[in-house]
Amino acid sequence: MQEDIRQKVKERIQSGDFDCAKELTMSMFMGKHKLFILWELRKGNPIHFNEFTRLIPNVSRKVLTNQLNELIQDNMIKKKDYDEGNVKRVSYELTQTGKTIMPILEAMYQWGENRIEELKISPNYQTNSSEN
Amino acid sequence: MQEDIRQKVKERIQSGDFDCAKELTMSMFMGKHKLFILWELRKGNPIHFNEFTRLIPNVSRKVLTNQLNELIQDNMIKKKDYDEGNVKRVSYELTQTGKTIMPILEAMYQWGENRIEELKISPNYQTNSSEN
DNA sequence: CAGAATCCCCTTCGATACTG
DNA sequence: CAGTATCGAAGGGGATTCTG
Repeated sequence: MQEDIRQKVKERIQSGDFDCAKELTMSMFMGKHKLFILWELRKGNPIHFNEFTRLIPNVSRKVLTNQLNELIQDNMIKKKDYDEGNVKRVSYELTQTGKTIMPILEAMYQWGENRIEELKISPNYQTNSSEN
Repeated sequence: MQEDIRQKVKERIQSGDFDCAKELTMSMFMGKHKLFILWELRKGNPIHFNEFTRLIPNVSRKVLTNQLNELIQDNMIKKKDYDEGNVKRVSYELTQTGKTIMPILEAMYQWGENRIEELKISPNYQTNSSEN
């Protein structure tokens, strides 16, 4: 589904329909672990593939690969291959474009923190819609 | 899947795990039509159920109902029932909490617009931006 | 170490029909 | 007008296995 929106936004833009700015933005970080990945990279430090598998609880490598590849396609992060002795290593870091989206993530972080405080005070956060 | 994240965030918060602020925020507008719905409501004017079915291309009433109900559960929008002559009508509008998320949507809109301009100039989703 | 390829599951969406 | 109910289809995610 996320992929669906992401693909549709791409298609719309490529066919000249530019009326989907918010959706484009959302499709940058929509995906199971993208917010987490981008957030971890925000300080500028590159992160290795396997570091992510440790940082993110219960990611399969397939899904991680998928999320990273989509972020690369969207030009949010980039990859650096290099050799470390005999071992091939890969690290990921934000692109310039990726950095420009950080204020939005920070705003989301802040909004979420505030909302959580509100919910602590008046936890009118219904798990069920059976109430009215 | 969106629902999955949304539910999981709820559960985490309710069990005292408050370390998911960004995810909470994202779960507010993640969903096929939620961004659209919130955006249409941003000016403060209430919108009727059937108006949404006209505004949003190809929504089924089931999906629309679902999206609206989730937004209500999350306290982003609220519902007003009233009678108009003999006809029951329902309209939706932002809550106070819903209004507080608008700056993020506006930032998303702006970021998306800028990104689209970039893509018009160099229309490849991959590459460039002057590799460090 | 960093993936790619499979297979299966589960949710979510879409279409249609029915209700108060 | 504003939903509900039900069924089917599609696609993303998880676990596992294989590769350079």
